[in-house]
Amino acid sequence: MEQSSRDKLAWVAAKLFQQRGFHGVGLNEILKLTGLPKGSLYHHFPNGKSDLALEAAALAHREMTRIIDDAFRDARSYEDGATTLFHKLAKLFELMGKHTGCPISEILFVGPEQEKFREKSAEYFEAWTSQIEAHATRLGMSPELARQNAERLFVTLQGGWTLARARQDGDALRNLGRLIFPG
Amino acid sequence: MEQSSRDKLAWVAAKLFQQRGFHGVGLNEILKLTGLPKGSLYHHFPNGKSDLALEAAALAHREMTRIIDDAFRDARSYEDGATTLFHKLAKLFELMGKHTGCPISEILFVGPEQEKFREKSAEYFEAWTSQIEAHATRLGMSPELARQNAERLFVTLQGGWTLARARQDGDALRNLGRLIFPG
DNA sequence: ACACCACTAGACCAATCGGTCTATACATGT
DNA sequence: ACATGTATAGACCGATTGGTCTAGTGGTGT
Repeated sequence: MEQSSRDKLAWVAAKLFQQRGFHGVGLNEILKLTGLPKGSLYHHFPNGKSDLALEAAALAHREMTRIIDDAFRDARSYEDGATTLFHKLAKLFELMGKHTGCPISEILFVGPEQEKFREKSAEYFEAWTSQIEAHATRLGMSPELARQNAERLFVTLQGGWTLARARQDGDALRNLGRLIFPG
Repeated sequence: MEQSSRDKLAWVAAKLFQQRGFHGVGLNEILKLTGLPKGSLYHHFPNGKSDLALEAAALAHREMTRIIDDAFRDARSYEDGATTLFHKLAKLFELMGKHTGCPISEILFVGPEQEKFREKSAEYFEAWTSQIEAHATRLGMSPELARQNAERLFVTLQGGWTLARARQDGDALRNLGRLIFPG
């Protein structure tokens, strides 16, 4: 079964937004890459670019959620899961061409005007953190330590991603384990 | 003494870029805020928006360098200096309206096309890291530990900044000390 | 056959984009 | 007084922006 026009638009938009941000991508470019006319876009996303961006962010969020679960599902320890996650994201980063930032930040940080966007970003980030927290407790960590480690993992991930992007080197993400788990 | 037109342009541009990114700010908006005509902009920055962005980034870089030095200069320990830095940046973040991201990322991550921008970002990030590293060794830390801690501080800072922006809460930056220095 | 609906198709729009251009103001040196 | 160079001033340009609108297409139910 072929991917629906709606999905195609959201995927292409997500990829482009991650490279140049919300303001850096024009609708025409998205349409050219998908091969769809403008009418289709405004049929599936009546509010235009904003709707499309929100859907692209939701898409990226779901994918990230899946990746986190994949990394921790078969982990024998929290440290093991976190390291796997770093490697998975490094791989993804390289696969995307080493020019992408955190999907959520790039799509949803558009400025002080769009509060709804910013709220969504906070919601997604919190979801990731508590998801990691849940895995940590499941793996035997105490509740307070789990929360703290989850937040630490999140900020490390964000910062590492930025560093990887600047350096054009996925190893900045891969080596985060050594940074966060000394010894 | 009044600020020169060139500096005024760069400062206003830096502030706006940090909120909405390079692509999210038009020249007209910068000109309106500075009160200068377009002729002045292209007189001081012959290559237009790119020149302006590079100067804005250089400005932000110098300021960050100064803040890091201020935080560590009178620190009695590395941990003390890092904590002070977190607090200073939290203050700055709140002063700027809680909507700004890392100046370098926001200004210089414009997409795969502008390699020069990306290279500059890597250069600035490396400068910050080795600056922190130098402070760490000065405060008695071993060379390997100094490098590792400097990188850890950098990624934590980046991630914390992103989190603070999403949450609209400078405390995400202020509390990074507790996250990175457990116990 | 016909109506209905989801979707495609793209012409068209005002507004804004970054950038170029010419004209002018003003200070300084001679 | 005059020339020179720096900087201001803003009209103007083609291209592109996000968005609207009308027309048509194709499948489904009756």
